[in-house]
Amino acid sequence: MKVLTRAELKNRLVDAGVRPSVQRLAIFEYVHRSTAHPTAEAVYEGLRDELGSLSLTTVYNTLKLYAELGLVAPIQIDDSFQRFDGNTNIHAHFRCKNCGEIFDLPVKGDYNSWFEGAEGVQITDAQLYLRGVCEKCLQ
Amino acid sequence: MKVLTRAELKNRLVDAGVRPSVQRLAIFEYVHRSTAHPTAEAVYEGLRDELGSLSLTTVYNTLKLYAELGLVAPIQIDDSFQRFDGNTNIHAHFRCKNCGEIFDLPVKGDYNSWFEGAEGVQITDAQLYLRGVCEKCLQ
DNA sequence: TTTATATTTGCAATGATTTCAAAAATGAAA
DNA sequence: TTTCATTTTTGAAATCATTGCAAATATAAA
Repeated sequence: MKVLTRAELKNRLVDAGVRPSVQRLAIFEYVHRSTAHPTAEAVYEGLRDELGSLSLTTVYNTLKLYAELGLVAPIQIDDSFQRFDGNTNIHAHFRCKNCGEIFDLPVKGDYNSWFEGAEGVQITDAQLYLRGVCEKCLQ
Repeated sequence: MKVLTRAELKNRLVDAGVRPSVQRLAIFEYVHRSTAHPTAEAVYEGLRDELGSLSLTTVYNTLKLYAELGLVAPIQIDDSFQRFDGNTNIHAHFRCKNCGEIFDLPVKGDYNSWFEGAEGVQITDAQLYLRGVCEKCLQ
């Protein structure tokens, strides 16, 4: 997973037609740097000191904007709140029931072949959420 | 997909240690008969006339109970509310962006092999949500 | 029937997210 | 730079799916 510089992240925003304000760039960067699949609240908490002033509404609005533009992936793996992922490539999320950690799992092949009756459909995006016990906890 | 009789559904509840009250059996049956992956609200609307008296709270409580016991599968494919599926076998949900319909897609193989780094983990359940364009709408 | 327990009910509370209108920041034009 | 228009941010209030709770009802056991 290539780590993008701040300048590259900024370019992504500009290319998507988003004016890169201080808040927007910080939020975009935070989601990209974090491996914890943060919630809007977590992004807010993580940035409020650094930015001096930040509104939770701005975080919500901005993440929603990014999700609509495909710049971040909203993921639903907790039932009561949404998380966000800077990695928009197709991958699965695996949560260990024992330790609670969330792992990213890259997918191997073409997933049209995984399902019966999916040969003729055009799959554009997917949310794959798996639960179980991780390797470490199995021992 | 085998269609279960009311008696068979009742037995499933009893086997799971759930006393099959009128409301509980009706809710269980409704979720099983429906192909629309109904919300709690939809179950409530669909049953209130038939049952004479029914509380939305009862529907929520009962569906939550069933989800914990693995009798129904809660699915999150809309961001603001939960849907429920009587089919607890592993399968994917595919939503067509064009017509909005939700299709069930049975999975073919063992999905430990779909992901990198998933060989050593124990996957117990999964939620697979795909978006795209269905065969009909592609033409 | 009486008594204890389980279930249902309606209303209030919760909490994540959105709406909204005002304030602040930014960019363009002169 | 100054003015003006547009975009962005902000905080407080509103929304709405879901849950908590305590009273009412139904069911099972004795």
